[in-house]
Amino acid sequence: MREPTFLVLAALADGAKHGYALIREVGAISAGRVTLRAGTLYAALDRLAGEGLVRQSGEEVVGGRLRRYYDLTDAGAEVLAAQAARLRENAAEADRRLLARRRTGTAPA
Amino acid sequence: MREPTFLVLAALADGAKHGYALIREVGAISAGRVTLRAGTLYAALDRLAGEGLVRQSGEEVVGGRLRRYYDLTDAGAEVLAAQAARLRENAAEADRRLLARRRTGTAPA
DNA sequence: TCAACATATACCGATGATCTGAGTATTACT
DNA sequence: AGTAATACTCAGATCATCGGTATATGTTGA
Repeated sequence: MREPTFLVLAALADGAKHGYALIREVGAISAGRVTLRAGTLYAALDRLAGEGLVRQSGEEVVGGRLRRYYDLTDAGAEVLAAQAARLRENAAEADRRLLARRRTGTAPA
Repeated sequence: MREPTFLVLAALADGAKHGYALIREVGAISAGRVTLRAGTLYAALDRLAGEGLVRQSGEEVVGGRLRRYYDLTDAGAEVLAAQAARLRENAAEADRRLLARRRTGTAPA
């Protein structure tokens, strides 16, 4: 799973959101590092819905504009948790090795 | 940056390695989750060398077989550290949101 | 006052980067 | 003869990115 997709799941983890809100939320939670494009978002939502990780959870009209909400399924929450654990492990492993590098001048082994 | 590329940098962080060793190392550091393919590896090495993150650091013949070594540049180490930090933050954010979800039944806001 | 622009919202298609799968080749050990 | 160790290539698939289209309302300056 790539970063934009991961961030979409993460953005949905604390409650249902509509597309436009997701775009803003992903920007916010990544501290501006990721600007989610509409094409990326809707393709990801389709894919994730197909995998049963996300589902549409209703529509609403606000100020004449339609809002279509999406939320995480339980399977989606599990996948997100597993993926987060994996990122944490990868990061930890990289840090461990970078430390070894610094300790030994530049390159052990 | 995707996971295989990240793991290649991580595998190089503690010292120069040759291609075949990298494939085994990436399998090991990801606890078997990632099986690096030769195509992925050599494409990644080319790309990373082009970006100045990795460089060839010599060749050696061992038991009649050539070993071509690669290692991380200082720029590569910096990029790896930055990327690791990013993964850590993304994972932390996801965990925070998953917690919020559990606290509130299934979906706040 | 009204045209112009910004903001909110949904969505599509072409392109491109990167990974995967499936190979070729060589030497040494069993 | 088969397997492990080693280097490498190429075609195809996946997914993200870029750059659109479309519509409605709110805001602003000539």
